[in-house]
Formats: sequence, C-alpha cells, structure tokens
Amino acid sequence: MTGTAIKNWQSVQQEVLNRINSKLWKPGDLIPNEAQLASEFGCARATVNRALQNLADTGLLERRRKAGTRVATHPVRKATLDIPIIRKEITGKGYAYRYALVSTETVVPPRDMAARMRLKPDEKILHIVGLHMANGEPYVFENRWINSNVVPAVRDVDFSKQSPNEWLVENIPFTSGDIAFSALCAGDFEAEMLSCKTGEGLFVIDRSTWKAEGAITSVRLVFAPGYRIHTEI
Amino acid sequence: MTGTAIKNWQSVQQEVLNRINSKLWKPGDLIPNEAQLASEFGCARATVNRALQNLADTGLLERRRKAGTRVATHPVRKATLDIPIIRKEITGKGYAYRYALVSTETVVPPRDMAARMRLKPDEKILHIVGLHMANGEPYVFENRWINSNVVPAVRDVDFSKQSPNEWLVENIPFTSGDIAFSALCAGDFEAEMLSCKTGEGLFVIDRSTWKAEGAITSVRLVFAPGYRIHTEI
DNA sequence: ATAATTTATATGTCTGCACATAATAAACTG
DNA sequence: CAGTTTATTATGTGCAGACATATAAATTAT
Repeated sequence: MTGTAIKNWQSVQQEVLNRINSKLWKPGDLIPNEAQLASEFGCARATVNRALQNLADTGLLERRRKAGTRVATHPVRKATLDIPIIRKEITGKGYAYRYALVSTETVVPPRDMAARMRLKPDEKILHIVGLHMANGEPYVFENRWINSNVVPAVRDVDFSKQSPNEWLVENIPFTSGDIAFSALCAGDFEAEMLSCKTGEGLFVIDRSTWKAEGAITSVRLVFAPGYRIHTEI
Repeated sequence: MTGTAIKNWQSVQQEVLNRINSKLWKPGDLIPNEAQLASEFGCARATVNRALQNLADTGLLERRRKAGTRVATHPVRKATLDIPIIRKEITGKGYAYRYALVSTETVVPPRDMAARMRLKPDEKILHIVGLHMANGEPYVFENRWINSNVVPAVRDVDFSKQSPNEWLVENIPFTSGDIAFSALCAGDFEAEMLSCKTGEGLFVIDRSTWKAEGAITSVRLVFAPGYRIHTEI
C-alpha cells in the first residue's frame, strides 16, 4: 500500500517504478494499458501517458502502439553528459582560459578523414590545430577539420583570436552529429603538446557534426592527463 | 514564411529551432510566451509547452516560471549514452561472452573507497575482482566493492557463475548513482589482466550506485585498448 | 496455404479549459 | 528607506474528450 495519493505524473512514475523494482512487473512483462492504469490510479489517461513516456525515454519501458507497454528486458541505463564549450568548461572551474593556435592550413585531408566527412576526391578543406589552456597549463589539444566548402564563412575568421570550437558553436547551426569517447596512449607528439610524459593515458573525444549539405566539421580533442567527465544518473 | 502548417509539437519545435538557428532569436533573448506563440502558430498552448519543454530538456532553452523562456546563452549540448549490461554489450556485438572471477574477499576497503561509500570505520565489505571476455579475449576488467551490509543478499551469491554486474542490475533496485569516464595508462597489473602492453591508453568507467540506506556498490571498469563508447546527438 | 485486406486496439497527440506554483514587480508598512 | 506583503504573470500540470496512427490479429481473397 502506498498510502500516498497518486495524482500527478511523477507519483504515477514512482508507483510504476516501485512495481518494476518489486518484481511485480518483471522484465519483458506487458503492463496494463494506459486506460486501465488511469482508472486504477484515479487520474486521467494523459497523466499516465506522461509518466510512461518519461520512463520509456529513460529506457525502463518499451512501448509500441497496439502492442502495449512492457518492462524493458535489459534495462539500458542512459547517462546524459553535458558537452559545454571548452572555454566555458575551463572558466567554469575558475581557471584562466587561453587559446593558442598552433597551425592552420587548407589541404587535402588524410584518407580516413576524407571518407568520414564524405569529401570529393582531392577536395581541400581547412585544418586547424590548437591548444586550450587552463591557468597556463595545457588542458586539451584540438585537432580539427572544417569543410570550408560547406561553411564558406570560415575562410574569413581569424582563429588566433577565437577558437574554432567557439566560433562554430556560435555561428554554424548543425542538424546532427556524433560523439565518441575513447582513450589514447600519449605519443611523443601528444606528450609535447600537452606537456606530459609519453605513455600517459589520455582521454579522447571525437566529434563530427553535419548539416543537410554535408559534414561541417570533425574534431579530435585530446585531454591532458587526469581529465574526467562526470555525470549523475 | 514557413508555408508548412504548424500543428504538432514537433513542427513547433522545428520552427523554434529555425528561429534560433537563423539568429532571429539570439542567445540570451527572451522569446514570446507560450500563449503568444500558441496564437501565432494557431495551436493550443499545451502543444507549444510540449515543444518548449523538449527543447529545454536538450539544453537549448532555459525556462523559469514568471521569468519566461530564453535562448540558452551557451548551448550546452547533451549527449545521451547507453550503459548496457556488459554481457549484453558483448553478445550484442556477436562475440561469445565469458566471465572469469579473479577473487572475492570481505575486507576493509582502502581509505578513499571507504570515504566514497561513506562506510563506518573498519567496516568490512565485499570486494570482487573479475574479467569479462569477448571471444576469449579480455574485454573489460571489473574491480568492484559491494556494501554487503546494505545488500545482505549478496553474501549468498556465487559470483563464479554470474558477474556481479549482472546480479546487481537484476536484483537490486537503486535510486541514484553517478558515472565518471576517464583514461588510464596501463600499469603492469592492468597489462597482465587485459593482456596488453604496459603503457597502453585504457578507457575507464567509475560508477557508484546508491539507495536510501547507503552506497550499494562502487566499481571501476577498465576496458581493453581500442574500446570506445559512441553516441549520436 | 499464402497473400492481401480489414478490423480492433493501444499508444500518440491535439484541444480547451482549469488551477497550481514559482518568481518577479508593485504596493504597502513600520 | 528597508523590509514585508500582495498582486501579477509565465510556466507546470491536471482533466476529459477527440481524432490520428501504427500494428497485431482476424478475415477474406487468391
């Protein structure tokens, strides 16, 4: 017996969670439909719908029209990570931010990058390498390719004043993208850029963003040793 | 003029996105309130609410009662990662799964772990070390502490048959938790466990889960070289 | 028996209305 | 004038009813 009245969608969600956790509804089970739950809880179907949709979003329920709602067979936990602008991340921690441009050039990228960005053969794009620093210490090394044919405006930007990270976020809307997280062993190059020892374990983010006309940018961020990304679930 | 009718919340969301992307509504701007937008779009306020709430969830808008809705000053992108059960992750890739228990013992954990799990002084808890393998190759090394005082049932489980990862997910509901991602340089111990070279960059996940009575478990997962975690945004 | 079509049903979403809640702005008061 | 109270306002959420849509299941046609 809950004792508490079930009137708002949050309490419906909590009650459903309780039934899942108490194994009353086991993984794979079909649960009663919205109308039945609504009448049981004494609330509107819309309220039940809100609660169940929310649980489906977090991966605990699987819903299909006509087929009904069932408890997810293997609860895939979903963690939501915040990906801020690097400058904000650094100043947000109370450190002084500085961006150092290492190089820019317009060249034909390596095969794998050209393939990933779906470029035409021998298409030249912008390559920008830079370093974000916190309190003068290297924080993250940014190796970025920007498709200057899709984003012509990029040709007029002075990237010694503003990092491409920030310019892109503020000026180029994108429709889709992907992110990958991995780890890397510091080679001589990374060690020098991040002033760390070779062989250190480094956290790496690879990100690509797209708009309808094609790939906008693809970037690898290599973080200084000790970097960690944290979230609650 | 859009030309397309704005009747469902998705199209409202799209139109709002367009206005943000076209800089009609700039970062920091207060946008019209729900009632105004509803009358402009010719739909119900609830529909506008659904769209704006969704955009606020993804971090593009900031809403506060009475204060109104404004475009986020710095769009903090949110990436959602799926954290599956390790066995499912491995079999899902088509590999054969095997779990090898390395050791179990009930001991007083190191200071930092005791602090993180808020244990009483000299409180003994369960320490389980194991290895998940894909096609016979080491996939991830699991170093786990379980608070057997909060979860007494754990004392009767044979972890040579089932990994603690799986047993916990299936048997112990938890209310909250946190995850951190980082990178590590393989020392001699990690290298031997994962049969890789010392000095390799390894991807690491640290996770703790809690229920009302206290910390349930805290685990460090060290993945074999080459592991990456991927998501779309 | 198999394929195409229809039907039934659970979820998805819209509408219009109402009230709750939080937070700002305005009015008031000692 | 500072501190407190009150009104105002935008979002948050609830309700009942309706229709849309996907799709499993039943039915009919080939």
